Amino acid sequence: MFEEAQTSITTQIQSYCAENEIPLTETINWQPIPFSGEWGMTTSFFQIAAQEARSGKKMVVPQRAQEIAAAVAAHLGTPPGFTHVEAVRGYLNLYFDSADFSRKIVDTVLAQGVDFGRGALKNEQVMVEYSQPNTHKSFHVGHLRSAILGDALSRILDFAGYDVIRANYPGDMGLHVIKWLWNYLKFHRGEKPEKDITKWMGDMYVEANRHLEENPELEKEIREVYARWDRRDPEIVALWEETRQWSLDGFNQMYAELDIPFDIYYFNSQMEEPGKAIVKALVEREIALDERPEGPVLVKLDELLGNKQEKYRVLVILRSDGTALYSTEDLALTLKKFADYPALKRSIYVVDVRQSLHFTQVWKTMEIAGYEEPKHCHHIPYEIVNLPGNVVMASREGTIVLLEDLLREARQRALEVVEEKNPELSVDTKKNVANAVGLGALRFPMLARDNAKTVTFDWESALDFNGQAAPYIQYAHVRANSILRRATGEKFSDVATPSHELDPSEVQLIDLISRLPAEVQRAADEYKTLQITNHAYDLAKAFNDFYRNCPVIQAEPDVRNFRLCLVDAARHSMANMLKLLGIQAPEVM
RNA sequence: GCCCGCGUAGCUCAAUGGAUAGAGCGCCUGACUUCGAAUCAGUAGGUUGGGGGUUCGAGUCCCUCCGCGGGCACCA
Repeated sequence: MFEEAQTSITTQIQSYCAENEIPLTETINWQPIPFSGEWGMTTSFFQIAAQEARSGKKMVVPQRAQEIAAAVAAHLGTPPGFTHVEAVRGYLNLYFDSADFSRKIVDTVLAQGVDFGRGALKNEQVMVEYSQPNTHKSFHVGHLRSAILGDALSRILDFAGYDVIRANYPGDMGLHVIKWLWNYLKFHRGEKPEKDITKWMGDMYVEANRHLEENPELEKEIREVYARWDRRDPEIVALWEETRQWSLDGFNQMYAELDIPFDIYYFNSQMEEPGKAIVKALVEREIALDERPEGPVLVKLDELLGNKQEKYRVLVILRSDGTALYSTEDLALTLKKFADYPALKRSIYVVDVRQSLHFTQVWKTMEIAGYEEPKHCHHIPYEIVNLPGNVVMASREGTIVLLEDLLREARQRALEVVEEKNPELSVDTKKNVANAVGLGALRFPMLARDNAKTVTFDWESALDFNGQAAPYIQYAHVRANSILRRATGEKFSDVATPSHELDPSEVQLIDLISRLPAEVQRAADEYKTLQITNHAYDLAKAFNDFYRNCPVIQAEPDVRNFRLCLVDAARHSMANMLKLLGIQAPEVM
């Protein structure tokens, strides 16, 4: 937020170094000053000193760094906008005029409101594909991570200034669907789900697998159903269309509850034929090997690339019976996205880490075939959600926690807490608060964790609203709201330069607010929601610290006015961060 | 066997190659006649899995070993 000051000082340092024959580094990197309790920016001279040392001069690097820092400090004096400058252990620290900059930041936040932190338009279209639920199966907590992560990344990219297309890619065809249809035709013909559609669909899938395990010779019948699907047998197609819709209805209900939207849906089934066409072309060009009917169609990647050591291995792109695989469909989908959106610059896949090799293989195959699209495709891998004891959630094993159950429990638990903490709220309000808190508590732990770290689900911590969790941030927001409510009708939006000496907690809070826009950009650049959860928590913590140390309503008029503005700025900051996470910021709780 | 990821306080996790590795939970001790105690203050807890290396500086980068998880020809 203080680019001008940084640029100006940077220029001065560079010219000073040039005049005194001190070698320059390419850029001067500014950071906040740690441990100071004050507010400023810092840079170090170790690199420059090390460069001198390498050029032959004899010196002790840290000592020389301190010499340069001191010389630069003396040269700079105290530039406008700063209160003092110091050279410490090789670092040059410049302290801002706190009052001046406080005013500037608070002013900016109040002027921008809900848009505070929004990045400049990048004129770059980005597609984020996430969720990819399988129809004819249950939707469990493991599936939730992709949905929540993809949703939050979409919000962050949008806020950072990108034009985001949200895509879903349900698995509506494949071996699992065929098994389901077979089981339905054989044992449940004519039945319809009454309620809990997704659970019912999942139970039917588990049953299908059980029948197959008990009688492996039934595999033949499965192949038969697949063949009927492949020649588009009307009965199979009609049944598939109807039952598929049951699943999709169930998913839509959950997406609505979770406030997770999509702009476009792609389906496995739509990619079968275009995928097969690509396979055919790959065979004709001798990139793929057609071993049918004895074997499948495959691409020997390492052989094609001349790799001595196995790296890309072999990718099977069509079954020996000619039916499509996930890989067949992904070949087509890669192209389809760019065909649908000609302005698309990046295509992002939020898919779990176990599929890393798969995407590498698909895109490498397409690169060999000369396609440009894979260069703009990025897999954002995330680790899966396990149950305690490192138990993988698997529909077939029945080792799952259903999303429906989790949603219900979280809301119920949140409602109990609201009843206890704030019994005088209206029934409707309590319900809304329980919803905001319950859902927020589910989202936060999935986002407040590096993508590469496994999430272990257990009921106790999932329903724990204490500590580093969404309710902590929501509560800080409620407190800010509460103060502002007491000042309704007062005009406090004109930020004056604070006349009082700022409390360290005020400096800290303002500092964190000022960093918000940069955090958004970094989260977008690195595809890391963790940046946002960390910063949101730090903001809330700083606000609580401020809340304890700095009276607002009872302060003298000037101080009161500034602090009311600061509270409002903090409220906006916290609300904006929560919004990026898809977590509601209630007025009361 | 080959490839990828992870290993930080008792537990769950943070930490642009920078100054003193931080939070939460749990334990113990305190704070509501004071803007909302879903809060806050304090105590205790670390050879960042082991060993080398690069660097002025390594939890972070490189090598190696150990442990855990995952992926490797017709599941998605």
